[in-house]
Amino acid sequence: MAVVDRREQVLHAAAQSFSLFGYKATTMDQVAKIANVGKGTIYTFFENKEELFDEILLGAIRELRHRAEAEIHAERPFFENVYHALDTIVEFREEHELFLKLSQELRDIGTPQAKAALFKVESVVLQFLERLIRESMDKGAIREGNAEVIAFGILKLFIAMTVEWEMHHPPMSKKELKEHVFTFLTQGFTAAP
Amino acid sequence: MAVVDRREQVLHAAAQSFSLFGYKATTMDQVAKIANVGKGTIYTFFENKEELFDEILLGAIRELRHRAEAEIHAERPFFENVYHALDTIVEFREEHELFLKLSQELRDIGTPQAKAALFKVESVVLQFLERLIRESMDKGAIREGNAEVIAFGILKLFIAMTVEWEMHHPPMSKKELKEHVFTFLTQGFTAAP
DNA sequence: AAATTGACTAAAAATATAATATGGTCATTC
DNA sequence: GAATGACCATATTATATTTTTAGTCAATTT
Repeated sequence: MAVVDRREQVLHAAAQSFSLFGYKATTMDQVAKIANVGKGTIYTFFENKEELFDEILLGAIRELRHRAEAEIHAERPFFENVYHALDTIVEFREEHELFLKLSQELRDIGTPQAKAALFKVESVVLQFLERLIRESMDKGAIREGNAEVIAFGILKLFIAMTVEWEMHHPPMSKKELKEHVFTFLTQGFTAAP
Repeated sequence: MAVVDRREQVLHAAAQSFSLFGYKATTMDQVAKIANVGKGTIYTFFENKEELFDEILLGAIRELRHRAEAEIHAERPFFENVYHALDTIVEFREEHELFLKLSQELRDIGTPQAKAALFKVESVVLQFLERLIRESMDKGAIREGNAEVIAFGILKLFIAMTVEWEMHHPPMSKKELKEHVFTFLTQGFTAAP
């Protein structure tokens, strides 16, 4: 390792810049400047801008998965695990500047890289949910079924109840949200009385 | 009524043009030309382009509601009514050129009028669902609950399972779709086995 | 000699400018 | 008095010009 780890410097500067300005508005010159490094140096570690971005995104995704994983406790009922994991994921996505900036960038100017990145995040969340569902089925904690479809449905329902609902309604309290999600997951929308 | 009903001519031409080209790409000159009418004539019946468009949209919404209403039979179970109504709505939206063009216009260039129009359509569908749910609750056919939230959840779930699912997966057969929706509505995603 | 650099380039993006198209009006026509 | 289309101010689009940017590589530093 050199006196100063230039690779680490670049990664740190890139993380800052992508989070602050998004993909498009982050320039390689800027990253080099923040990292106190010649621009050419970046290219000794990373093929191009996209690869550098991928590295940063992967780190953020790793943390997201880590936080979600931390909400899973084998002894807790399936619903509690799902609810707290999803709550953590949505909250993390709403707090992490990188995800915020990318959502905004996709909305405002539709950068393909932002779209691809957010899709990758969704895929990871779906994989996470699907695994949790499969394991719970194996344990006999929940009814058998198509885990992929169920994961997809649960995620979309949760996003609908949080992000989408708040676009045209006053937001629900956490308590209300949890009750609704609980009912929908365990009894369906409209089980007979 | 005049020898030729110019208002009707204008409406017909506008319906054609908005369906074929969307909101933005429809010009008043063009509508006048198709309607075989001077441009000024349009303005004797409609304040401006937006009002003319509203008239056309309202007609399409009226037909959508009519078709959905036709799927409701008092003697049929709640789920069957909901499923067939939603299926009809999604299918109509996918077939009616006006809705197709507006979705495309919103996606491609984000015309505010297209966004507002599609939001109006969603609101009408939500109102329809909410009424159906309330009536079913009153009849005791389904469990009591917040009808607005339930309507919102059901619609979002149905859209997720049809339109959104097909964006990155092979589409489900109607039979699969119906089974999944049925299970999700009446038993939830993950009722205990 | 291996790592680092920043001036350099081709291509892309932003900006400025000119040309065209459009919604809406209203004096004239039918 | 209903209908019209030339007309106008504004918005949109097309084009030319400038600026910015990702990526390279010969020169420099370690």
